[in-house]
Amino acid sequence: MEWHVEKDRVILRNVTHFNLQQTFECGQCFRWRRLENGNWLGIARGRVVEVEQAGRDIILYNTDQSDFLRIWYGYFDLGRDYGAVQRKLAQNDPVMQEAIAFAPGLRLLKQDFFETLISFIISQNNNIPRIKRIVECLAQNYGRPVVYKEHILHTFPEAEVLGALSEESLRCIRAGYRARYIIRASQQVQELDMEDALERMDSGAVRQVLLALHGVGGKVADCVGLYSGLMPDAFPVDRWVRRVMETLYPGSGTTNEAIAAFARRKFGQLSGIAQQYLFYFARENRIGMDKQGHETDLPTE
DNA sequence: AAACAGGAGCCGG
DNA sequence: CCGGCTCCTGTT
Repeated sequence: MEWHVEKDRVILRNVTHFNLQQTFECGQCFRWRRLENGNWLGIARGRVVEVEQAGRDIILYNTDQSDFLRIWYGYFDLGRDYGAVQRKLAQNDPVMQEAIAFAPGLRLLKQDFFETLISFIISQNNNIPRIKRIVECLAQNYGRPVVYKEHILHTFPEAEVLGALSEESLRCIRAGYRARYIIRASQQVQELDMEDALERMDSGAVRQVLLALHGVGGKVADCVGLYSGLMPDAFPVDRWVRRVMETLYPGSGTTNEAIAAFARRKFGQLSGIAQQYLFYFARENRIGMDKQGHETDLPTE
């Protein structure tokens, strides 16, 4: 991949292993939206970007060289050789071969820590359309508006803002019992001033810190760590991943912990990316479900 | 139509 | 280890 800067935009040429739809719709993020012209609009670290996929090129509008290097290069994981990743994962593994073939352009985003934390606290025992609605509602009510063309986007709120809210005032976002978790976790984040510290910890230490937050259990900790780039080897096990593992990797285990351990032995440092290929493949193809949407495997919880 | 099940689970007892 | 939890959607 080469890239060059034009006025107000950055153009990536000869991009491989990068499909915008697969990347934005695989379940790792909740706020990217598709425009009528087919491009995607998103906001991270206070900056709005419009992204176009045009053949083998990817064009980032509303950015410059400085922001590209400071934000988007890392956000889109452009330094990683996904061809090499895929070859390694697919070697002697027909399941991964099929999962990768289903979404070969999926990339793991490095998202803002606090937004990822709150988003995945909201995600528990919830479904994706509703998660998106609640996250967007939080941003519109408590974030800062940023205008781009005819659009008004909102930054994700600061921990200080969410931590100061009452459960009553959060009632309008209809997050249910998760409202309490949002407030308490926000307060803990600002008290601990943890973000810089987390950057210097290894994966296991990050997980321990995350697990101490209200509303964060093992599954949410793994998601937050993985999608904010702090725990690249995490393997979050949810209902979908458990079903796909039980169905396609018989013997991987029955508890979530056993399945995660099996995966980390098998995929090593690439566990996080492997999980994302498997999750998206399983959900889109309803692996382990019958036509009525019921589990075909025996429940293990 | 009203009831029910299930959703990228976690907390408190 | 277990019941309960907010709210919403799809199904019966």
